[in-house]
Amino acid sequence: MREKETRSDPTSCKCSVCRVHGESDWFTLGEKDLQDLSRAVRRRNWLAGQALFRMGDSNRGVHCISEGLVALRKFNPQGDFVLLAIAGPGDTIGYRAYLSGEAHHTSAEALGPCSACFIPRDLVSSLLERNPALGIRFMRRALRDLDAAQDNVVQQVTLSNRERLVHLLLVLLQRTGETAPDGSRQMLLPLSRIDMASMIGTRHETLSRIMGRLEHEGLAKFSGRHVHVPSVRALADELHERLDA
Amino acid sequence: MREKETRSDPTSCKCSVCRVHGESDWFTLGEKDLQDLSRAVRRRNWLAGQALFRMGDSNRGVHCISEGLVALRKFNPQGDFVLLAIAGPGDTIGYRAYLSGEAHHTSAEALGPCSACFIPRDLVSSLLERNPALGIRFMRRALRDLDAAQDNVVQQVTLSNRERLVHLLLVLLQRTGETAPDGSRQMLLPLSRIDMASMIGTRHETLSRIMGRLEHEGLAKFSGRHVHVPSVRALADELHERLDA
DNA sequence: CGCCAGGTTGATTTCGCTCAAGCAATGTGG
DNA sequence: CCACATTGCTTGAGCGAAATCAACCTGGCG
Repeated sequence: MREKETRSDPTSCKCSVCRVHGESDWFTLGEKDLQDLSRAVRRRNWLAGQALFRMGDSNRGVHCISEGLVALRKFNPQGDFVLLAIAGPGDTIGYRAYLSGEAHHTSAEALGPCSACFIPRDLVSSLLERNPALGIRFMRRALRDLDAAQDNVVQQVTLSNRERLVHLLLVLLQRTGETAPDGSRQMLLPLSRIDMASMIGTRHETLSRIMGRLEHEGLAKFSGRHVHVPSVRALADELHERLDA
Repeated sequence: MREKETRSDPTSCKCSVCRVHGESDWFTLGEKDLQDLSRAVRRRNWLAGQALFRMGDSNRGVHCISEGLVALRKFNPQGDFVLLAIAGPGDTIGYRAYLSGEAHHTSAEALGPCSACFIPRDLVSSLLERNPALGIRFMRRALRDLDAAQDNVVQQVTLSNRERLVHLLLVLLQRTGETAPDGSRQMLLPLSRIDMASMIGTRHETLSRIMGRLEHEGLAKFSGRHVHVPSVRALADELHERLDA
């Protein structure tokens, strides 16, 4: 029956041959631990809008995303939310609540169809015991996230809505954009206008107007979720020196 | 000469009897390590405005603050800055650049006369090797800071300037306020208006006006850096349920 | 004494929020 | 298959909050 699990259970898979293995936090594990991981891990699929976990849930383990994008959101009591980060293939999420032992402070929601492997607390603990390098990976992730969050604060304070939108577009272009033969770049936005607005800290109406203005100025063309940027350079010039990154 | 250092050098001291020892990250160390620490540590004093380290400096160790307050700031290329956090006695700062191995991403500047002990990289490394608990402390500090930074983003996005000022006042009151016999509270602000404005993400002129309004409404009285709050309850009601904390 | 940084106050303008309507795409139940 | 709700997005009008520019005050400090 163990055989059945490792070989034919569709929710199981070999981590060592996972497509995200190379970029994930888990590739530092030894042969033996990887086998343990493969055996205990449960892969699941989510549809757009479904939650991997919610703010306030107690932590029961971490997720390693294999496909699709996941939004990390924080809500306030009124139900307003801010989209704090977008996690993708290879990213481990829920590590923070795992490490701190507290309830989740953010909600993780699939932005589109996606799949991820769930690694239960106990297994993470035993893997961490035997693999200090895994702990280092988590720590570096926390440090990077901290840095990103602080940069975010600085941007909120020092940049205009328009500048923040331009910045967001540049970041997304770098992550998911494709270069056309003529050097222009295009992409399919992984986010609704509402989510984009919540990332840059404005209302979706305002976002819509800014997009209209950018389009009018020829800096970008928006059609539904499709974006075409004739010149990344010109777009980047919009925040001339206003960023450290 | 070693004796001279440990016994009479005014820059040296015994960590085990340090006034912040109980609340610092270092109290988990064993007897032997504490002695090593006491011997290698160098205490220094700074005046208001002087920097313990600056953004871009390479990391040479960490500081454990023994007295006074230190502002952690982030600058953009124009020289605008945001005050991200205020560290006080017992707090270890510079740990992030130490752990990530990168240059400092923030500047640390004394808000008033203060003193702190400098612990060189190499010593931190050897202490960490022998004391996993110290690493855990650093990690928890990173997780707390991450949480604070994300909450900060949420506040920037969902709260008005006035609400953010009220929140800042409440936090400062809790940290440094004194209760009068009649239940009212007062404190001496550790920050200039400019710094406060940069914390809540607005201009100092606007801050001044909001303060004027709060005073006019009887919620608080400002005189220089002195603040008097007749009813913390009334002040807190200003952000009725708008916060999770 | 004059200078200067930090703070307040005023006048003006800009930006972005709110409310509101309209529209396209998608889904749902009869 | 149609009537109808729903959701996501755009657009408009009006308003309010806050940025900007500028003058002025105040308390140190050389």
